[in-house]
Amino acid sequence: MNVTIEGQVFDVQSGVSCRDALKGALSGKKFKNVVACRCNGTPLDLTATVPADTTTIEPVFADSPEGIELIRHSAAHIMAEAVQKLFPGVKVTIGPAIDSGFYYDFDYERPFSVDDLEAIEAEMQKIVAAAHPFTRTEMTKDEAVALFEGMGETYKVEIVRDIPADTVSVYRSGDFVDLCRGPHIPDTSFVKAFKLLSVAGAYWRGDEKNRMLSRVYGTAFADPKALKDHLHQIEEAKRRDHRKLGQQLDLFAFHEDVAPGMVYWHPKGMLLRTILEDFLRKEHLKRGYELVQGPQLLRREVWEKSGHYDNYRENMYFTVIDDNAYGVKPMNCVSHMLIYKSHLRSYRDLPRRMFELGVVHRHEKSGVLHGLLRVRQFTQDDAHILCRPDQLEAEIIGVIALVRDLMGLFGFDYRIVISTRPEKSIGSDEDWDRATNALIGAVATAGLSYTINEGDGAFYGPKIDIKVTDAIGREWQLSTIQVDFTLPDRFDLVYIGQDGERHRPVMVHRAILGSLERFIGVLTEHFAGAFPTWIVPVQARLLTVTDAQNDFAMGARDQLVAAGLRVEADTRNEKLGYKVREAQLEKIPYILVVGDKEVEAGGVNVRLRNGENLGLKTLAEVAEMIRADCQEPFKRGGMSYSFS
RNA sequence: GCCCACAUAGCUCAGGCGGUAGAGCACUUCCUUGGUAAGGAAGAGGUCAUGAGUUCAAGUCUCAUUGUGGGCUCCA
Repeated sequence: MNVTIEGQVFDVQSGVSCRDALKGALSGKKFKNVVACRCNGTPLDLTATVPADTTTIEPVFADSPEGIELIRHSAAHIMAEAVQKLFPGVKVTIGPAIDSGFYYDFDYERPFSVDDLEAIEAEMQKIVAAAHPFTRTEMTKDEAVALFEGMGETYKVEIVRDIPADTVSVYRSGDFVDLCRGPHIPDTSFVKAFKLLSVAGAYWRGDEKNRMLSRVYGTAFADPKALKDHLHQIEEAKRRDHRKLGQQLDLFAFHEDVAPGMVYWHPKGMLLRTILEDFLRKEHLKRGYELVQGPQLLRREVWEKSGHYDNYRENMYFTVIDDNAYGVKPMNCVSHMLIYKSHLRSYRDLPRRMFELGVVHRHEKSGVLHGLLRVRQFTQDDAHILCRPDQLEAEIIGVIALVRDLMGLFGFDYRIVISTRPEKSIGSDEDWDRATNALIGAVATAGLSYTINEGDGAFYGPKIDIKVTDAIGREWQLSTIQVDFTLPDRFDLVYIGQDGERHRPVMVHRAILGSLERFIGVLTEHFAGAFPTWIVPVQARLLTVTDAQNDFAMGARDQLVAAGLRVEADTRNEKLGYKVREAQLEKIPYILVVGDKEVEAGGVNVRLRNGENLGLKTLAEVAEMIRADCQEPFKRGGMSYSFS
């Protein structure tokens, strides 16, 4: 038969293995790099016979994304074999390849610890060196059940029973046998670079009602250099850790014994946060939002009415005041409803866009708290838009424009995910269709691409999630835009239409940065602590060479502060090198050195935080430079920055 | 919440087999006035997370509590 391989047509005899078919078609060097293949798109082992109707065979190379996944999955098998050898009686469960590596979950008499990793790794090295081939066997489910029951692998038996197909495949490599869809790499020696990274507990099937298993994480690559790069990337992420930087830069702290999961903002961090908040308020006012604020504590009855008491009680804090039960707000929407209801609204009044930097409390489980990224008290840049149905799409377009401008301002790339109606949901099909189409239409109008996440919407309406990518390629979800059909109903919100009748407004919940705490955490990691000049707490610091320049430096500082800049003077009795080092470590954008020469010339010597030296500048020039630097990011969006 | 690891000075960390606590940085004082990433000296600073237990004796061993870190399906 004629088969296309890498764009060329070859005559492949029937009954020939994929390995032999490819060997004849590829150069020796290329062939050595092949770990599996796809025949007419179906992934197969190299040992498989080329299927009769095959028209194309695509080699899967070790360094392709698919190849790396196979290597990782195979590494998981190798790890399981090593663990079985070292810890007799261990039961294996599942071990997939994941984005950054692989893991395998084990059930053993004791949990594994990081101290076990070294021994497991050494055992794996032996298996890799032995180059055991992976061999595939197909069998019926009953045969597989008997096989795994015979081995005492009860978890595997459970998995086999759950598989809908009639037959399953089993892979052997060395002494290890595992249920596996495949394909696999030809033999264990193809795992050329791997490392075990950590251990963790993990529930069987991710359900906390099930038994806790012992998970071992590792990663593997096609070659040692790629592994080294990956480990370097892990180090880089550590270097950018906002918890570490937050302490080094003295932005914020936690007092675990006083308020776990709640932030203490130190002066520098609070300054940064305040600049961000002020900017957000102004920007929202420019875009037709109104600033509002509701109370922290609301009577329990209102949470019952909103549905939070039924659906969200676990995450709420309650207290009793004068025999009345109160709930601390976990969301701002209820108050915004009440503000809407304070007047009878006309169709002419709509849309109303209510913006609140709302402080909310949510009782997150203790184990999920994580620096600023997961806290129990946080501030949302929250808004609720109440509009007529015919205004919905235009409103969403406005929100997306704001997302685009804000993400552009910080230099984040992002992608858009639209989630549609889930099985368990309320509202008419008509409402859902209209709202979902409005979301899709708005994203299309904005000229942005999106993906659809079928059935992942909230029970009360469809939503748009925006996932941003930071400077080192990690993805974060910040913004969310959700249409809500329930709350306007529950609170009986109305407006009087042109026809004189009462109508139900549509509600949109939206948060762009999400939580300010979380956003500042992400920003810190994104910029590795070197914040853009417009938002950095200290924009410039004057350093005196000796105390003879102290008066000049303090005068210069006052002048720059009066010009609206955030400037400090370091007049301590320390050597210049020492002061430079400190300012540099604090990632202050402009370091202004003042010695006798500068005093004489009436200026300062400018050093940037990247170490570059700009030489002597007048104070007016410095002020202009800093202002221009502040404006720079705003040129990308339709926004401006003011120094008031 | 659950599993593992961890909790010692403001910060980063040492403290063999149980015998009354140590460094660097930061801080205070003094000397030093030094031109772009750490000048020198002295001093002060700790109920070893909290509470029990074992022991003649606990930072060290055991248990509990609180908190922190890594995780808790990316479905063979």
